[in-house]
Amino acid sequence: MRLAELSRHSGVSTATIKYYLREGLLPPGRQINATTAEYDEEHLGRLRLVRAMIQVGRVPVAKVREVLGHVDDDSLPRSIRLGAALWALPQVPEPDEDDEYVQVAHQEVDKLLDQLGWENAKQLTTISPAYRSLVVAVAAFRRIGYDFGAELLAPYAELMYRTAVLDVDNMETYASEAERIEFAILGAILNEPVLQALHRLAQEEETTRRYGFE
Amino acid sequence: MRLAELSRHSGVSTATIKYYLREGLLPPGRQINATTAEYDEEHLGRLRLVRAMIQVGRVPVAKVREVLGHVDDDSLPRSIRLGAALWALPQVPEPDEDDEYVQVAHQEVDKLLDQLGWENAKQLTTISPAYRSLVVAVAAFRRIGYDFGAELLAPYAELMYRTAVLDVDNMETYASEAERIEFAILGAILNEPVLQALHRLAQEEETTRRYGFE
DNA sequence: GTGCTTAGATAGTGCCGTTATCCAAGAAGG
DNA sequence: CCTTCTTGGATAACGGCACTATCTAAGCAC
Repeated sequence: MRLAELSRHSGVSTATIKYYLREGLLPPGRQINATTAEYDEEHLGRLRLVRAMIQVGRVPVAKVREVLGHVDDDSLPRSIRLGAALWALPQVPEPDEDDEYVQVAHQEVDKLLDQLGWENAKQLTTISPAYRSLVVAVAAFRRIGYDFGAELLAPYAELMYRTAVLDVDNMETYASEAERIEFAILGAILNEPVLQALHRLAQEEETTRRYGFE
Repeated sequence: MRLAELSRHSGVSTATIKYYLREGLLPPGRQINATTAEYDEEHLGRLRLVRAMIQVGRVPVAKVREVLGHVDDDSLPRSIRLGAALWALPQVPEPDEDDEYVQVAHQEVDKLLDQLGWENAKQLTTISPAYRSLVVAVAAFRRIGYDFGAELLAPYAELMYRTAVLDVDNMETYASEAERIEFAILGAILNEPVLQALHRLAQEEETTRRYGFE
């Protein structure tokens, strides 16, 4: 498969593929001679992964390169390779620890984790982007006058935990060992739009059930 | 409250506040004379809302303006204002109806709605952005070789429905009408980052429970 | 009255994903 | 053989967007 064909199969312009090659997001093709290179299915798969991260996951190019570095590093333990990818997903700006709302949000989130018994997540609070995002979002709610404390969060967290169990189950059944890392990344990235859309659909269903179409 | 004070109270720079005023995201202050304008608590609240939408919700400035336009349009009935604001939110690329993956995705999503008995949502399939988002997302999965059909979607949809019930319950506890509109907007915009963060935290918890930290 | 603030207007910045242009070397087809 | 296309490589430009900076004339506060 040549560059032009790779472009046609993936729907990505040759200019952009060249850009990704330059940026190290795609490994170079097998060089046949000075003006020809051969690409294969693996390149196509990697290209789709890159696109999913950039377009759907909104992961910056530099971060994608970093993540792929971990993914390809066979010396790292599996959970680290996976975690590296998940943690690269878009982040909210660092919480301002001096802000009083942020401090209260920290307390509420910590209380939530205690209530739920999420012992592992508790150990990750200093480094996990997900934890920080949650704090920022809860603080934003408080700042505009709504209390989204541990009691209100708990039922949501319970539902999200069940969702995560489904995720991991799916990962275990639907991917061969070799594919798991890439599948997990794609799953994490593509799953969220699905969940979001289902959530909004469910909101429409429930509000019309309660209030009708008006 | 003058511009500088508004800036101090909100933590937003005067230059940025001026930018928001220019863009129509904030109503102008009460003009005292040619060089002085007075801002009040309402401006502060609106500014916080705008910031939350932009920073936490990642809503583009132009979209924020549109949403606020609906919220402030007193000539519209409440339900319309709410719906208009909510539906203005997602910017989903139109699914390409000629694409074979999109066609299969349509079938799967319709099958899902039938299985779940979401009769109201079924009636909205032609206009609902959420429905279109779901189709696009499911098609994306199929395109990379993973089947995310109605059977796999169903348990997720069930969980999201319960989430939506929580949403609407929460909204109903805020009795005042003015609060409800704002809360609903916030629910739509800020709830999702909270859910997303909880989801990711739950994934971290569950994967470490199953596989440990190594 | 000196220095700071204001609204308003306009221009510039920085980031970042992408696209465009040019080149010399080679391949493909008739 | 000759023409046309493609390649990798290098460099520059583009476009969107959320700000940020600069300037001005007018007014306020000490």
